[in-house]
Amino acid sequence: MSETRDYKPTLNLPKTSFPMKANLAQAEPATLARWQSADIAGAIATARKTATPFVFHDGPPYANGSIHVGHLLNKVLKDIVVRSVLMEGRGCHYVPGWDCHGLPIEHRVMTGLVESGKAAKLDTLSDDHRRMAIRRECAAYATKFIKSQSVQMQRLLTLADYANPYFTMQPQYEAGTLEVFAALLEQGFVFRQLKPVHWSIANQTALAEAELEYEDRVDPSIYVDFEAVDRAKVDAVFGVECACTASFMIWTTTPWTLPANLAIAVHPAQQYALVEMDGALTIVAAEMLDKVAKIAGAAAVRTLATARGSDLVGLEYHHPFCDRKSRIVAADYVTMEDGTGLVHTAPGHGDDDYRTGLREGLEIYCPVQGDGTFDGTVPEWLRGKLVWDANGLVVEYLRTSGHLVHELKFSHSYPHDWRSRTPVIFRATEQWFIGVDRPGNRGGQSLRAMAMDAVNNSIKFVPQWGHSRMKGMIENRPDWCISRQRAWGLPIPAFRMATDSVFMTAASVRAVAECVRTKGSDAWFTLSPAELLATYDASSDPDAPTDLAIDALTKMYDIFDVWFEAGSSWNSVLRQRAIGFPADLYLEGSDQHRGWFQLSMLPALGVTGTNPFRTLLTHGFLVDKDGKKMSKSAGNALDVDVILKDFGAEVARWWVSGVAYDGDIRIDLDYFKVAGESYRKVRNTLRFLLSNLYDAPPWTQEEATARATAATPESIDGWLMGELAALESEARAAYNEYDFRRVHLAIFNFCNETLSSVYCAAVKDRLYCDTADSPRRRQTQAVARVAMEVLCRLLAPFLPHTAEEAWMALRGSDAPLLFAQTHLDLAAIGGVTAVRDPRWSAVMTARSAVSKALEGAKSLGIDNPLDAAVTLPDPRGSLAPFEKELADLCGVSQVTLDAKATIVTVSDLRSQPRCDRSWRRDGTVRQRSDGGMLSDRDALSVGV
RNA sequence: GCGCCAGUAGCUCAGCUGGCUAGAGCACACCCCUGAUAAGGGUGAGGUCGAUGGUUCGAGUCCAUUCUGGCGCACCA
Repeated sequence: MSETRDYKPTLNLPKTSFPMKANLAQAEPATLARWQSADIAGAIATARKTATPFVFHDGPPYANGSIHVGHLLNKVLKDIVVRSVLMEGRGCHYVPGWDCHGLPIEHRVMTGLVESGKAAKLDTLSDDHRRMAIRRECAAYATKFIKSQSVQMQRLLTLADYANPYFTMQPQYEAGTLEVFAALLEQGFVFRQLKPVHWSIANQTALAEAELEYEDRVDPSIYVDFEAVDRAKVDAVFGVECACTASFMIWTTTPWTLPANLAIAVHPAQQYALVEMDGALTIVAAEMLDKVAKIAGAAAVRTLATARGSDLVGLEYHHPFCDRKSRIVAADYVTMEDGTGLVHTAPGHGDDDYRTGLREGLEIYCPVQGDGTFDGTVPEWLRGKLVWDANGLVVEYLRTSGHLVHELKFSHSYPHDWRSRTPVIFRATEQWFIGVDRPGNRGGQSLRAMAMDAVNNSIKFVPQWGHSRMKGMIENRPDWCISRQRAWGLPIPAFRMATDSVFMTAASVRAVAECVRTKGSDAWFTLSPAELLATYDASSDPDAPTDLAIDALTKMYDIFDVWFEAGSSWNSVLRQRAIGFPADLYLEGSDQHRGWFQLSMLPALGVTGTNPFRTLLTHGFLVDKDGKKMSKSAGNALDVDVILKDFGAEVARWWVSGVAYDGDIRIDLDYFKVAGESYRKVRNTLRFLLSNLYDAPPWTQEEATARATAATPESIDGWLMGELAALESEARAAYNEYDFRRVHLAIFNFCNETLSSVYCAAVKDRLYCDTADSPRRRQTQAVARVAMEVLCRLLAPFLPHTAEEAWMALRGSDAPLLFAQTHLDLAAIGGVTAVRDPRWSAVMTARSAVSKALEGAKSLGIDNPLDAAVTLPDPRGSLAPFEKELADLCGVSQVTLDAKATIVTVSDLRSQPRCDRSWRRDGTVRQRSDGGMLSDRDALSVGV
């Protein structure tokens, strides 16, 4: 045995500065800092200044707390859109936004004020001053979280105009919102109407759900008979003849609401019984009869007849103590759990009742005033009485008049004002609404009709099922109540006149908007009506009331529902900042069908007649690995900081890019491990390509592309160029359809299979062993270079940091900005190799057959494929054109084709000499002048 | 309770208008390589397609019912 010479120094072994280990947690912040100091966002904007803009609009997250994994998903998806659009050569001015007003912040601020004892001091201030004090705290709170969330979102490597974000509390934004409102007013969509709200008597204010605390409370629970008006009609319904008139028995735990009773609701599908109970004739649900009889302690109960609830509808009854007749109505919310199956309905005192009242055309009657006392419309013995005292009075009255069937004490949980800890009541108050069924003044169409038309005809939904979901919601939605009785928000600029009527016209709102544009909505609390209306001219306002006296006006204090503000962003951001309208895309979680999507549609359609977005993309919600929803209380919530620290933003982004975002998305730290491994696979593949380019000539991109596309179709390089072109068009098509998962899989598959498993393995020998500047090696380097050019661009939307890191390793530190590049478009560049050659499928099939055969040959002792030669059957000659490349492709030393063979045969080459340099036994190996055993090719390379 | 959606190998997902022994990647097992090396390659095992019933010559694929989970709405006088 001659000792083998060490030829390693003569090889062109790979070299690169692109490290195998990404070290993302440290490297990403550095990249981010570089982007910020170099103003990458500005540079990209400049590069795309004249390009066709893609109008993409950010839905504002709420400025509260730390970002969670839901934000991560949402913001990364959006960023993938932004960057993929840029890579297509379009411009995209993406402005991040925040929703600032509203109860969650005010609630937290108030809690803080109560705890610190400052709240009591506030109560001593005048209304305007007190509200301003609260608003200042709230604004500071919102500002703080906007800042921290902005930092967190940028840490996700997202690209947006973070220097000029929008907040719903910015004066210009507020003015834009008011202008939307003015236009809706002008179109006739806005009106004022009674609606029941939770009302705190102690604080004389409406409360939101979040301001309620539920505590146990004991109330009288009473069963009351309401006597039917027409005995004959009742008899007819039940098919009997009675000697006296029956009564409808209802149950309630709020006797004080009985004066406002305007209907009794029954379930249309339930059976109701006409019964004789201790001599009295009464009607209750058949199913509830035994229970009611038992509670009432009735001795003799006899059912005379039964009828369906729907048959009772329309029957009338006398109110037991108010002078009026009302009727039986149907409602499917009537249940058979408590009570009598007949539900006392007071549209002014309950939400269900209110809906029923609206549907039945009943008055929204509320005889209770803000201080909890009855007004003059009730019987004299109740007038001026507090509702809590009225409970006992009503019970006593009914007992005396013989309408009370039974009374007991009932303990239940009841809402209380969280601040005063006093029980609240449900009371109808005047609220502002946007009507969805009112015809607009411009085209006579209602908002609902316009929205349905947009949903059915002009919006593209991704995924498709968004269409039916949105449609269902538009069909069913009630009028939009846009007023709230809070301090932290944009005031609805209405005034009360001396006559007590309300003054607010499109022109007056615009005047206030002008004021707000410069001074902010605080102006409403700091200025007088005359100052607010400084630019208002009643004489040119066709809607101005004739008796208008500006000096006599007083400000009203309702604020807008925050959804109205967010729903005006298409105006306050897209139009005011001249970004473009309508937007090409809105992208949010599927909960926003009810929220931002719909509440942007309605104002925009009402004001402009145009839907604010062309395409609607929705993603599902994150759930844990068992499919359960995430919540802090369940302890299954993932911390974004932990993900960033353990895996880095790039791995998180890579995970997002591969997720099936329609429907629920399971998330778990383990999934990031998986994503991390696949990220590393992609990274290493890039690294291999880069490492073999260290000595490539300094081709321009065009030179490299020209050279790469010149590869012969029958070469491995030619094959790869076809695959590369196919990848590029497939990925771009999928990006354009927002099918990021398809892009992700295509790229991964290309790196893992096409490159790592096939191409890199096949081409290694020539890269390492051929003479450095041999045409064959340079050809491969050109292809590797183009593959890098393509991959960096395709990966940039998913992995901006890694793609740029690779890009700079490829192009050097003076490389042009990756994010200002556009795709190569190999298919358009043309050349025979820029398209997939179908003849290659036979080659690839043969290649896997060889793999299997080699596996079998291991039992013969042929462990190393380079110790083997294979004979491939080629009856049709389909492999012949590729003969030169087959050995490299299969990783063996020799391949011969045999037209007559039927199976792959492996022969043992271990008795033949092995090249000391390339380790191949290609039949040309012999001792050379330097004493080494070398093949012809290697001898040439070494120069011996 | 109502509307929308999902339920296919351990995991993430393909399976279009119903049609050969249900596919991929990861993980796993075994093996190779040691000149991509805290890398790379090969082979293989693994599924009663949530359940039940139906339509059909034939269903993961259509229909009905049901279970589980998610989002939104409603939630009781």
